[in-house]
Amino acid sequence: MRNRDVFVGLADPTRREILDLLRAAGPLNAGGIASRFGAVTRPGISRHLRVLRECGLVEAEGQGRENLYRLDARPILRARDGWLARFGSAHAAQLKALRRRAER
Amino acid sequence: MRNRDVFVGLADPTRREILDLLRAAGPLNAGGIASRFGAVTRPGISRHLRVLRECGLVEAEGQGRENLYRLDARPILRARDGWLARFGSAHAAQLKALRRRAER
DNA sequence: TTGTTGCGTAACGAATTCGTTACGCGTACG
DNA sequence: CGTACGCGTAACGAATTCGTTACGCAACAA
Repeated sequence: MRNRDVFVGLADPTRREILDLLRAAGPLNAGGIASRFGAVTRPGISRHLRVLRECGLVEAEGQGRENLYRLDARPILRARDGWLARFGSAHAAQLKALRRRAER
Repeated sequence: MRNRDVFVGLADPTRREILDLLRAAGPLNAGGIASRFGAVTRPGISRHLRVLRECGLVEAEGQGRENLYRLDARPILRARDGWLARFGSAHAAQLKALRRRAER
């Protein structure tokens, strides 16, 4: 299974909707997820689920012929506290510089 | 100018590197940015800068024939405090559920 | 004015993405 | 056993992405 970047997983609006759904409704099987999407067919959702698996954002727990998908938010948290966090202080520094310039 | 999603802007590693560079080194002109990338030519960087502009992650301040690019971290902060923030508590809830299950 | 420099973009190719329909495999159920 | 169901995936098309090289325009320099 290919290993994908978290940000790639988040770049598609349908995938973000899937993550939102799993967060709000808890674990669901593939068909249950697909039935909530009018604009995308079930195989399309299945492909999105595969990408999400490759990003580690979702974990498939197959039991019998059904396949329960569970959200794993840890990659999101790692991104937030890792790469994204650097830009919080960057923005603060930028504001401070602007304020300093305004005072002159 | 097309309007693009922040997550699309962040999905490419070269673009993240550009943002990192602007954050660390302050505003730079296009050539100055491109000269730090061995693997991508200047027109390639120019296209990435366009995408970043379309995401609002970068602002071009043209003066004379040079073009200064400045980081704008606000879309990143909006993403962090908006869509991404929902998954912080999602993870906490998930942990709580796991702990509750472990107690039984 | 003439040359040079910095930058954007058109044009093109290869690869990837996102959606579809068609199919097959394994599980549950009558 | 035979049938129906749930799911993944192959195969394909259209659109997009990411990189290149070639070119052109405006600004500065000589």
